[in-house]
Formats: sequence, structure tokens, C-alpha cells
Amino acid sequence: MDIWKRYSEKEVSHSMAHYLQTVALLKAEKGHARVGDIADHLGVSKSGVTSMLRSLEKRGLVSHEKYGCVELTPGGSGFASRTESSRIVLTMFLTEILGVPEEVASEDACMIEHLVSPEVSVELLRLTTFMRSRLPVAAAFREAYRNSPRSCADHAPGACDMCGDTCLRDSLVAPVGRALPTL
Amino acid sequence: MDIWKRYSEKEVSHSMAHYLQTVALLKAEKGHARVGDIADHLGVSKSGVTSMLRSLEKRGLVSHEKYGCVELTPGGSGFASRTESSRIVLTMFLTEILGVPEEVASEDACMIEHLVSPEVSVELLRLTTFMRSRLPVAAAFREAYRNSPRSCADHAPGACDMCGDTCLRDSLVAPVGRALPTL
DNA sequence: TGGCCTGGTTAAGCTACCTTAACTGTCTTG
DNA sequence: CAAGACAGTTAAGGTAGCTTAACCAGGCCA
Repeated sequence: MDIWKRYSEKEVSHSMAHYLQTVALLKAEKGHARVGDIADHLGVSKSGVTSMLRSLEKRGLVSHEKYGCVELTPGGSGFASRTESSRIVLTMFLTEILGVPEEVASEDACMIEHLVSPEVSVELLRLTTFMRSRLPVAAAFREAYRNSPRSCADHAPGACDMCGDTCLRDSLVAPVGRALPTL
Repeated sequence: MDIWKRYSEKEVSHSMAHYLQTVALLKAEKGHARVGDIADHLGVSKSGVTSMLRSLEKRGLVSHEKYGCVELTPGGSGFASRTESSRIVLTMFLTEILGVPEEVASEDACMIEHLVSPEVSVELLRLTTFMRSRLPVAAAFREAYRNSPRSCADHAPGACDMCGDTCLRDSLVAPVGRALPTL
């Protein structure tokens, strides 16, 4: 099982995704992206920005010459807009369909926006669109869903066709001994 | 905006989550988890395992004495089972509700299982359960959804209440200049 | 008892991403 | 045009998570 290793082999890391998004945002907001602004926006040091820019440049995602402004290459701007769209779709799904609080939704979306595949994002958008729609079948579903039970009724093994011997919901919510030393 | 930084401050990293899951699996399968087995299962070197175990031990997630077997603490086993449940729920949602291919679903689930909050996991489980149910309203919804359009009809600004000026689906699927040097 | 194989450990080194401290380039202002 | 001020850079150092290489502990067998 080696899927887990692809995590660290992603073309664009979490950090990189946020650098790219920041550059795109600053360009849109003030017309140019400079090292200091990027550093302020991300809450990192300017030297950190400089070195990250070097590595983004090596990957062909930005262009940046000494003491100059930062530009996104087509590749970089593609990543930025894909990640941004992914974040929008995720947040919408989490808040409006799942009904999770804004705060939680934003954080979760931020964590995973750059990790979900386009296939999944697209299907998520489709489901969200359909569920939000004014079609009677969607309205009826929403109504019924709102009133549906929040927890599984019975967890004799096999009683619930989602869970096995132990209730999925229970293990999601109350992991044994959550306690964890601060160190 | 500092949410993005919490990513690297997560109590348990992607790697750690997989180490914990592996220990739980080996314990369940063969009754004990040893360094070599963990290394084989994860495809990393034994020395890598040793040093990761040290750091998991510091965090109170496993116990391990020199040349001995590895045990999960209650905390560690809690994390393992929470992550495992999260993965199950995600995979089920992705394949059965979104209809994404198994291969993609597994990879995406693996990437994000340890990052989604319990709140979101629980709601995802609830939605999945409800949508899969035999209730007429759910069946009707599934039927209508299956036949719903796969792409947005019209993207004059404002025509679609999901997208803004540019179509979300388009930017998810065809980011400008996907090309990216291998380096 | 000595030799050897297996499993585990340490040591040293690499990459990614961050930090602080010190230096340099550029721009403004008197 | 020189003096600062400020923006940006380099240098050096830290943590996480890996690697390879070399070393050590314990079981097995002649």
C-alpha cells in the first residue's frame, strides 16, 4: 500500500498552494505582488518568501527577478485558480449541504482544497448545485433530510448497513482517550 | 489569514496517521507490530520507523522499548480508529454518492482522511446514510440526480447561482496551462 | 564456544520549510 | 549628490521526515 506516499510527492505542497493563491490575490487587489506583501499576508518572514519563490520558479510556477515584482506563469495561475475554485466548492458543500459551522468549514476547506482531485471537485460541485436547486425533488429531499435522525438507531452488528461491529459515528466522534500531551 | 498555518501544526501529521494505522492493522492481523513489519507495510526503511516511533512516543501515542514490539496507547489507538473511520466514510461518500472511480476515491480519501474534522466526518456519514437509504424521497432524489446535467447550462455572469463570472467547473477541470516542468 | 544470520539501532546526510541576523540594493529627501 | 529608510537578499540554523551505511543484540547450529 503505497498511496500514502504520494502525499509528499504532490507537485504542489500546501505551502506552495497558498503562496500561489496569495500572489494571485495581491495581483488582483493591488495590481502587483511584492515580497513584503506576500510575507505579511501569509504571516511568514520575507526571507522565507524569497526562498519559496526560488523553488516555485524552479518549478515554473512564478517568475521573479531580484528586487522585482512576482508574476504567475500560466501554470502557476492555473494552480491558483484551480485551488481557489476547489476551496469555494468545498466551503459551499460543507456549509450549505452538510450544515457545518462556517468556522469549521473554512478550516477544513483550507486543509484539503489542494488535495482533492479535479474529478472529485467536479462531482462535488454537481451534487451541491443539484441539492441547492429549486427542483421539487431537491426541495423534498432537503426537507426530509433536515428531519432525519442525527445518529444511528441500532448497532447490533449488521443492523446498520453502514457500520460494522462498531458504530462509525462513535469512533469518529469519541476516539478512545483523546488526551494528548502538549509536547 | 493564518488558518493555512494550522496545517503544519496538526497534532498528528499525514505520516504519523499512517504509522498509527499500520500498527493497529498489524496488531489486529498478527497480534503484534514489529519495526520490520511496519517498515515493510509502509515501504520505508527500518531506521525511519525507529525514529518515527521515538517521536510518536514523545507525543504519547505509542509505547515501544528497545528491540521490543510496538503498542498503541489509548490516545494512539483513538487516533488510529478515528482516521480509519474517516477514511471509510470518505470512500463511501466518494464512490457511492459522488460516483467517482474507486481508484480516485481511495487516493483522495487517503490524502484527506486525517485532515477533515470530526464535525464534517459525522455530517458526511449522515448524508451518505440518508442518501443510500431505501426511503422513497431518497430513491427519487437519486433517480433525478442521476439524470441531472453534468455541466452548467449557461454562464453569463449571474446566470448560474453557483458560479461568478467564470464557470467553477471550468476552472476546476481545465486550469490554464496545466503544463509543469518535471523538475 | 565461536560463527553467522536476522532484526533493530545509531550516525550522518538530504530536502522542505521555516526562523533570525546581517548585509545590500533602491528610493526619497534635504 | 549624500544620508537614511525601507525593501529584499543571503547566510546560518532548526525541525520533520526520510535515506544509506555501519554497528549491535539474540537465536541457531556445528
